[in-house]
Order: sequence, then structure tokens, then C-alpha cells
Amino acid sequence: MIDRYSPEKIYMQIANAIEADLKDGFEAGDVYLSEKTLTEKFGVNRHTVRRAVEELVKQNILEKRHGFGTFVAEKRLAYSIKSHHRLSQAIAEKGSEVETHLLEKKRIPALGSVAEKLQLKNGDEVLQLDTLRKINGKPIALISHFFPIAIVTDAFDRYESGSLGSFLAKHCDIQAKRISSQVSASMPNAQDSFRLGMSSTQPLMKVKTLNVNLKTNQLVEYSVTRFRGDMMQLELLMK
Amino acid sequence: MIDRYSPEKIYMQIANAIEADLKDGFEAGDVYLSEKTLTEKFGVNRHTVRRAVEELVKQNILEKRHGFGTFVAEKRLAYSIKSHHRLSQAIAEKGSEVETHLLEKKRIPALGSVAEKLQLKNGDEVLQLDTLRKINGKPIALISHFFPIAIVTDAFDRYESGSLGSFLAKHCDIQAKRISSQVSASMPNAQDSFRLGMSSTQPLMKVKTLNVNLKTNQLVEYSVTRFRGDMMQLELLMK
DNA sequence: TGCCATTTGTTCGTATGTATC
DNA sequence: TGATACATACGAACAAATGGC
Repeated sequence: MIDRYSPEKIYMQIANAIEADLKDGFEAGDVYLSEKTLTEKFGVNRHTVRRAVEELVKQNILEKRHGFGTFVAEKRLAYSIKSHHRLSQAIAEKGSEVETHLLEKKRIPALGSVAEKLQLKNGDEVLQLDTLRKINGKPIALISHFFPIAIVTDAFDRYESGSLGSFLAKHCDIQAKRISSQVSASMPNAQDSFRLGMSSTQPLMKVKTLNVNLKTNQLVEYSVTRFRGDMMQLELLMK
Repeated sequence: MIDRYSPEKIYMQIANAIEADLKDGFEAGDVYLSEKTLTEKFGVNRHTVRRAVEELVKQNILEKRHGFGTFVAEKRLAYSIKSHHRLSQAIAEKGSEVETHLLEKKRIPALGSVAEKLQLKNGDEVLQLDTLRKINGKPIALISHFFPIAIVTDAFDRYESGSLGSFLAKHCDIQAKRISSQVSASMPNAQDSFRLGMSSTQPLMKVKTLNVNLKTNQLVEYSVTRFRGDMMQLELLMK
């Protein structure tokens, strides 16, 4: 079953063998063999089967759940246009319920792009708020907000959920205005994919935005939003 | 440096530490520290730093080459979306060399979103042109252009390479103006990842745009651009 | 050319942590 | 609570690619 003298890596041989095995008696959603079973079946180390399974998870063929097992991934036909939420639409749609939850709040030294964007010195303190955005109960986006400490007031301590924009307007007299956005696609890290309840093989759409105070024109917020790539589509309408 | 009693996994602590380190003294293209060095620096096992680096590779922050080392990933190229702005112009301004190659040309019945966007009946004929865009010799984007047959003239037969926008202006008297763009992130299919010379585990950034003829205001083109997610970043400037 | 040091890649072994049922 | 299964982390050895001499 395994050719230890083949130039093809053992984990790839196993990945291929598993893939063939799946087509022969397994259906989407079925629980697949445990790592222990696979270890015995192929006569290799557990790490090696883990590496093989990892390969198939990356390809969306298997899924894993800690403490439960490995199972055959559901087919994702979900890419039809209709299943995409449009940011502008989804929020405006009647019946779409948008929630925002505060996940974390901490003071950190501004590093790299955060310092650069907010025009601070490397190491200047900023307040970081991480929030989770849900639409109709489903996690859609994670947002890390960065505020220069200079604009942070005690009012921030009271924020717990709901629109951060409205909160700033009401309690801090800050009307934020977006002056630029940068959009890119990348893969999620473990924490982000967990928090968004998505497969780590699905991409994120990252939107980095810089906001100024509409009145004073001062830089007040830099934020990094990670949208679930499979659920969100940005819509840009030209004038 | 490493807190072994933190609930945050060691490999994530290291990934974060490396990310901060990178912003402080490393530039795109620089060779980063070897696994051995990192192992000593953080006082952990080599597997653990490998896991951390893996995390950053997934996020397009580091790149690895077998037998050579780890280096800081190149910054994504930025591309501003503005109405009247063409990709070739946007990039050319930065002094990069842009090539466009025709991959395929065919007449097909408009289906689904193509018909919908161009306001055609399902099954109406459209001309599809697939082009590959390279910047400094590297494949960056695949574009599928769809034109209603009504606007297609014999001139189209002469198109082989170069800016399609300029071609339309010169030979078909069409000045295209973008009226909307939709941006999303998704994984590439086998053909796209092959044509773009990228890993099938890296995401694409898809930009769907709808263009009208500036003079007549008629819908003239719908296009779907697949950018390599690891090489491109859209930039949106407000106002 | 070929050899060597360096660096990443693969595989084995072992132990312990943590989630699920 | 216990059994099972995946997750993390340590240690060791060898393979394979790279670049310099």
C-alpha cells in the first residue's frame, strides 16, 4: 500500500489513497476513520497520517473537529450569486438583523502598519477593540479597531456591543468618515477561522480602512475587517 | 518572551512575535531568520517554530523556499478602482511593465449572471474574451470579458494582445466607463490556478465590473477579473 | 565538476493537553 | 467520569534543495 522507496512522499501517497477510499463507500457528512485507525492501516506514524489528512482538509475534501473526529466535507455549491450577501444590501434588507459583539479590548503599542496609518511613532499606545459582526445570527466579519490613545476617553469603557460608529458619535462626539480602504484576499489564521465559524480552507476578504473625524479632520481610527469570503461581497457603485 | 502558561498556543505567540518583529527592521524580499535561529531565540522545538511560520505563510506574510530559507513576502501591488481608471494605467503609473495576452475567444450563450448584468435574455449570444494580465513578467490576473453580440464588430477579430480598453477606444469607438464593481474572495479552480502559476490553496480576489459606453450609456461589457490574492490589493480612495 | 555547509522537508517516537460524547 | 479523538509540543534522524567554494 505504501511504497517507502517511491519519490512520492508517504503523506501524499496516503492522501491519495484516502481520497480514492472516500470515493468508494463514503458520502458527504460521514465520519471518516480516526488517526489511530489510519496509523494502523498504513503502518506509519501518526504525524504522517495527520499530514496527509491536513492535505485533504486544505482541499476541502475532509473536515476535522477537535475531540470528535474527521468527516467527509459537505460539497460547497454555495457559490451562487444569490447566496452572497452584499454588504450594502444585507445591511439595508428588511429583516436582516445585524449584531456587533465586543470580543476584546486592550491597550497595545502601535507597530508597523497601525503606527504608519495613524501617523504615530512606533510604540505609541493605541486602544484596540476587536468586534464580531453577525448578520441574522451568522458570524460574518471580525473587526480590529485601532484608536490613538489621544482620542480615547473614559466613554470607551462603556462600549459593549452595537454599532461602534453610533457609539462614537453619541458618546465621544466623533463623526468618523472613511478616507481610504484597501481590499485584499488571504487565508485566515486559526483564531479568525474559529471565531467566524468557517473552514480554514476558505479565504477571507480583508478590508483595511482609515477614518478621520469629520469635524476636525484628525485621524481617529484604523480598522482591519476580515469578512468571510464565502458570505460577503463588496459592492462599489461609481457615482 | 514565551508564556508557557498562557492559553494562547506557543506557536501563535511566536507567530505574533515574528509578525511584530518583521514590522521592525525587515523589508519585503529580505531573508528572514532560519528555523534554527528562531528555535534558539524562542527556546522551543523546531516543529513549533515551523508551525508558527506556517501560519504566517498562510497569511502571505512570509514565504519559504526549500534549501534556501524564509523571506519576507513581497507587498501586494495596489490597484485603485476609480471610474475612468484602467488597470493598465494604474499599474503603468508605478513604472511596472504590463502585458496582456489573449487566451481564448468564443461566442457563447449568455447565462446566469452574464445575461443578468448585461440585461440580455438567457441564451442571447455574447462574445467572451479571456485574457491573461502579466506585470513585470509575472501572471497577475485572468480576465473574462463578455460583450453583447450587438456591439461586436469585425474589428474584434484583430485583437490579439495589449490593452483591451485602448483597443475598444481606437477600433470600435467605444469609451468604456465602469459603473459598478463587486469584490469577493474565493478559491481558484484548477485551470485558473494553473494559468496564474499559483498554489491552489491561495485565494483569488474576484472583481466583477460592469461597463457602459461613455457616449451612448449602453451596457457594453461585463468582466470578471481573478487577481492572485497574494499579489494584489485594491485601493479605494474616497471622494 | 563535485563536495560541503546551511536550510527547509519528511518521518519516526513520545508525552501531554483539550474537546466531545 | 471515562473513553475516544484531535491538538500541541518536545526530541531525534535523515532526505532534499540551495548556494558557495
